[in-house]
Amino acid sequence: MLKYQEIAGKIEKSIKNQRLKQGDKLPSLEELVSQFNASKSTVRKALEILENKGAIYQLRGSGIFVRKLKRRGYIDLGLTRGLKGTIGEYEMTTEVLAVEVIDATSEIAKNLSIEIGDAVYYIKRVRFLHGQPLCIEESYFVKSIVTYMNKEIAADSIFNYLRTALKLNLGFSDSYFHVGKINEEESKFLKLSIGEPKFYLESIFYLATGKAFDYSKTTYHYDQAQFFIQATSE
Amino acid sequence: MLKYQEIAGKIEKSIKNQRLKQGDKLPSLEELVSQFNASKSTVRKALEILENKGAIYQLRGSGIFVRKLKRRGYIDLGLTRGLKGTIGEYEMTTEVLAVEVIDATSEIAKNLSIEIGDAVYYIKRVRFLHGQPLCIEESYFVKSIVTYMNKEIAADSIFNYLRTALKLNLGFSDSYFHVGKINEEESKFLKLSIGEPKFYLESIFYLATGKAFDYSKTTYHYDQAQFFIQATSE
DNA sequence: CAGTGGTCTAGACCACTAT
DNA sequence: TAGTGGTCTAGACCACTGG
Repeated sequence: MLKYQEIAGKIEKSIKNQRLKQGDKLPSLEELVSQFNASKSTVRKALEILENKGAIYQLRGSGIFVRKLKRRGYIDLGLTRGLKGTIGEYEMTTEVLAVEVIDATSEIAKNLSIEIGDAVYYIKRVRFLHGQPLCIEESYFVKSIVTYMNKEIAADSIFNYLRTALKLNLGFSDSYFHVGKINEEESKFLKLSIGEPKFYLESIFYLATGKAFDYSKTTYHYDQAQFFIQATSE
Repeated sequence: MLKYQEIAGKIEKSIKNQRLKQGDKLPSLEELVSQFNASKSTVRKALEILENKGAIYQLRGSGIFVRKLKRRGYIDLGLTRGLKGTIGEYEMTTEVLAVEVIDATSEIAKNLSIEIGDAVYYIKRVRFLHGQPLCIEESYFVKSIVTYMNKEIAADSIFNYLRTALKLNLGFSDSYFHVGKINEEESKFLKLSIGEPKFYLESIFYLATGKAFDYSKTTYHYDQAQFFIQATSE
């Protein structure tokens, strides 16, 4: 574990433990430096991470303050993670409709920067929140990177499997989304009428090496899903 | 201008000028250090900014590479800016429907962390892209912070005015969004039928000091607007 | 003006990638 | 094993906030 990660984690935990609220003040940089026995730069690196995560903000001449989200129950789109990683595991269930190896179509190949015909895992799932259909998702994983996959894994957290079992280093992601109308197939799975609203999200996930490995298309139930992003200047 | 900002800007410009593509390699850290006459840490700070912006990615032992978005015409939600700042000015026009000072309701007060009855500027606008209605927006600005406002300013870029004329330092923002159905009032402005899909976004913008100054509610035309986010791990 | 965060440097040493 | 990015330190000096 890196020192600055450890420090960031400890600060975050202390915010939780002390139940600090929006605007509450943390110890000064200098104090943190001596408290964690680290150099100023290292502590600042930790604070920068927390700042980018939206957990704190720093104000020159004044101090370091807690930044808290005001609302709950929103899906964080500012993360490079699977759904389970962002929503919390407890109330979510998954129905796996398909796990197959297929040849990449031109659409898949383009988004994953591979060749048409290259092998990809095709996974189709419906996900439920508190038993209500939340979304239907089709994912394509580059088989040369994600070498093995099965229904059990797909029913659980795929991203967790990639990180721990396959030891892949996730890097970054591009997410594109817009609003549309439910088509016939989606209407069945989400229990909606054709033409009702949908939230349509396409994401491309990359390894730390810059290689794309997952292209996912997800249609959300318009009434079940809400999202948030915490942005920071610059 | 800070040194690391200048360096970040120059690197970004050189990516554009040389028309570098996804995966193209930049000079090594060491080269950049000598090229810009800066210390390693300063150059790394610049590179970190570009990494968080989604412009590059760095790979230990290998090099620094260009990360490019694959698609165009999407609105970036990962920014703390007004619409004009993210979408480019050229094709956007604005119709101002209202600029008034009102008393904060409980909803407004809660989101802006002010008292009920405090004075806020209420601004209502419809925005057009290529002459087509893109969205209808209602904004509430804390009057004690945004001390002056008028129709001309509202017709242009409010955020630009805040930065340059009022010299406010923008800090961060929280954005919440979901999908819904158009109501009667929205249907008129967006030229849609009641019940058609809408993308509904609420944003709260904060100064660098942590004080909320703008609460905005925006309803987007489902067919005109698409969005993206570039996320980074860690 | 005291206190606090922000910038920048120079350098030691570590960890990963590619060949 | 050479090359390249990542971590961490110690310290000088700058810039802003608030009493």
